[in-house]
Amino acid sequence: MVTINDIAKQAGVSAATVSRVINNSGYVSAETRQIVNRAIADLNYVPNRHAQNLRRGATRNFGIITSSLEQPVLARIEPFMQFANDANYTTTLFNTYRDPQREIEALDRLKSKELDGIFLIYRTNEWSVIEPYTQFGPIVTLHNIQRDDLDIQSVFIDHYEGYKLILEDLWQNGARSFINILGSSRGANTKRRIKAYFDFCEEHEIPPHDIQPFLDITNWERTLKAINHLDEMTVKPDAIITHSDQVASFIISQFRKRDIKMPEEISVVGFDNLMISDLMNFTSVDYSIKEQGRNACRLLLNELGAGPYELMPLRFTLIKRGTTK
Amino acid sequence: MVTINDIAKQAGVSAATVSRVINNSGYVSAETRQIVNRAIADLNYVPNRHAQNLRRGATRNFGIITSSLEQPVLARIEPFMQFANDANYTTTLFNTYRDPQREIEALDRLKSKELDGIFLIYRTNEWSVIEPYTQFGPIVTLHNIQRDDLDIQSVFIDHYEGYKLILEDLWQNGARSFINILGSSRGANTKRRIKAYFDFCEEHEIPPHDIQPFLDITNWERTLKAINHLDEMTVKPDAIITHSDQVASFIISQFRKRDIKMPEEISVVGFDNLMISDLMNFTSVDYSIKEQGRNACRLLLNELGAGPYELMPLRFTLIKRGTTK
DNA sequence: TTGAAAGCGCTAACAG
DNA sequence: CTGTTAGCGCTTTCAA
Repeated sequence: MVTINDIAKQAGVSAATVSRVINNSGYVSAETRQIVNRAIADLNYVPNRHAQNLRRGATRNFGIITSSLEQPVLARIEPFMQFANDANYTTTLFNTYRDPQREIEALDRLKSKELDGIFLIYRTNEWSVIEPYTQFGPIVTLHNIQRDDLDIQSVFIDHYEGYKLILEDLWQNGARSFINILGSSRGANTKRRIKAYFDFCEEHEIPPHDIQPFLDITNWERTLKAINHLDEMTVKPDAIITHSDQVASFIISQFRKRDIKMPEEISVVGFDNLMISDLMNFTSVDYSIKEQGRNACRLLLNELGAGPYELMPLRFTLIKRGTTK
Repeated sequence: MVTINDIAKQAGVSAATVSRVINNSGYVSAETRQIVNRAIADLNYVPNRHAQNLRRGATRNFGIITSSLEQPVLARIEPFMQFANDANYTTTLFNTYRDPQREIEALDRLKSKELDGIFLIYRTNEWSVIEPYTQFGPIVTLHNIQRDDLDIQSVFIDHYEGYKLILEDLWQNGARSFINILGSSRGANTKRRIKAYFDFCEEHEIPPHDIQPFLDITNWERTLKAINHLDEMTVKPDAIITHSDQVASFIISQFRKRDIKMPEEISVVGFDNLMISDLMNFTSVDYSIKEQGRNACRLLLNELGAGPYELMPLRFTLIKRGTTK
């Protein structure tokens, strides 16, 4: 392996000088610089990153922790990575598969200096477990951080407004009965969506439907169950509002196979405005999901003093397509 | 920061002993081990990974190099990561955005010992640039490596057979004229698909169509152009065969918006059998794309002497859905 | 079974 | 402008 000393010897200078050339730091005469650079090129030298990291105590490497790599997750990872890359940071991905131990191991890398910061997309451990890690580096999350004693920043966006947007538009176009397909009952987003729905019902003086059978619809199996519930209903709703494009795409795909006409027989709305909503031509809500990924990176960078990067505001926009009137 | 010396002091032993405990190497009395472990727990110690890496000269970290993060790429990354994870390797993602310099920087990390191996999904540089890096660690690619002087392994799968599968099935079901939507004209897959098509035409004594207008259909813009070409054709083909589910999904989405009936008016076939083909209900070819990702990881692991892991064979299967007869 | 000591490759005072 | 030197935190002989 070619080391800095080999270069020093070859160039007839000290290792310190070579280091200065590599890092563009301190004074080096143009002449010496040239000689050193030639030696580096001749010997095809690349500095050992571990030695650098050990010395510097930093890595220029971010970790992304998630419990799955599904579309909505990837929709944030991609822009995050690009932004990080532009700021000269690499990105290491940790998929915990909901295993708390794996999450701990990833968090430990913040402590062991292997990561300079973490974008915690979906957590598995309790906040009390995660929180202590903030002393070793910044952590940014997608979750709603209610407790302000936590030193964790968030790019959480309150879905209340976006959900209202959908409901009002459906109402305007004649829908009077609704079914909400909801995500994790523990999640803040779900709570806010339920609130939006209940508020909406109160305003328009309609009775809300039973939430229970349509709660925790987080995978395909459960989506199927929710569809079964729908089938068993004697009076069909005018519209189905889902919590994600993933769930919406699945429902719509089922409906199309059964030749259920949308929006004539029923309206269906997604959430996230991912590519799939365009391809499958269904209505969805956009909230700059990519900008959210970038904001996460901006926050991390700011915490590390690399900024200041200004956060971009996330706005809700209803993107109307073929599954609503 | 808590170091190994802090633990040593706390436990009343030497750093060497602590190291032995951490790494389960050499002889340590049960008693000493216990004392050390308690100290580690008390002080909440995690070894500095850079120091370890510097000493060991290895990282247990793989790099994935790609030029984009689109679906077919992710379909391989996910299983690769999972397999790597199970073998106790992490994964750092490098998206080059087709910038050769970025690719070099990622490759350099093999040299700088930051990566133990690389899964090169899409390359941007010439092989002559990439090849020298193999001396620093194993590289596995998706590309077809024709030159056997290259020390690069590949999980390339020849699409010839899969393409034939499609053509024959379409023929069986009455299709007599075809349009092939092809990918990068430089890629081996494209060449093999063209060959399959030409061979097929010869066998069935039909004239092949002009390939040119349907070559290099690698993004949405070009897909649109290809569709325009189709529109201008006076005699429509019976079937369209695409090189990917991405392109197929786009074409099908356009056709559906225009109310073109599939398969009655025209058949459309994708390739890769990604989720989208199921959701949008179109015929596609499966070749265990996930297993391909895993195989890439197996090859890497084998090269590093961590195996032997047996490679899983990839088989073509035509998955018939609603866009073909 | 344990400790002392050297050194992985690099950077940053400090001195000149 | 350049070199000397110390040491980042860890592992691994070697010796005891």
